[in-house]
Amino acid sequence: MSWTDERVELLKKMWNDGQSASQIAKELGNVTRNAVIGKVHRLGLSNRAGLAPVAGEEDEPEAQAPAPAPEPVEVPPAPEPEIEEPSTQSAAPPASNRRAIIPAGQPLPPQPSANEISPEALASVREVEKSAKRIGLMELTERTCKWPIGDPATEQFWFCGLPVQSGKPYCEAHVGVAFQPMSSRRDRKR
DNA sequence: CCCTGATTCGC
DNA sequence: GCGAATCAGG
Repeated sequence: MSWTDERVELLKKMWNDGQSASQIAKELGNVTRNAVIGKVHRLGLSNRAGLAPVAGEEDEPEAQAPAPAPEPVEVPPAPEPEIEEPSTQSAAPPASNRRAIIPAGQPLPPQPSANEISPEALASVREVEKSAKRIGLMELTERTCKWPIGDPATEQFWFCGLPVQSGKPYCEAHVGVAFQPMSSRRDRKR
């Protein structure tokens, strides 16, 4: 496969869009992420959106800014003080925002943070359960999904065991369903 | 262990 | 120009 115009175009688009090299490679097909990165460099767009020129030094306080950015768009702060809820059943928000560099002038592009319990999510869980590694308690590590499958009281019980995403306890699919937004407050049925 | 991009260098 | 191997980090 060669770098046709279309493929390069898609590459540029996705790269500037903040997609990772591996994702781009997957999308393009027949290329590895290395190929993508290599191409990115050759194209000279290593930098994700023409970010401010790296002054060689890393984040210097720089009291004097001779050539200040025309429009220092401040990223909308998300002052979210850690509010520990004493006794409430609410999933702890991962609060992991993608640190994507956004060209000045644009607010926040794609923010798939919206959690929504969709049938897809549940279906996804079913899928994952089918491909789960079915590891035992002893096999659990920091990087294995700890999502329990089955009934602990029966022999049909194991853990997902698929690779977790980041520092989360579950794999991607399970993280999705683990942090469901609290559905409407359900009255304590008693 | 999973992932990310950056760089090198034989092709 | 290409990209696998490697490096350097999270």
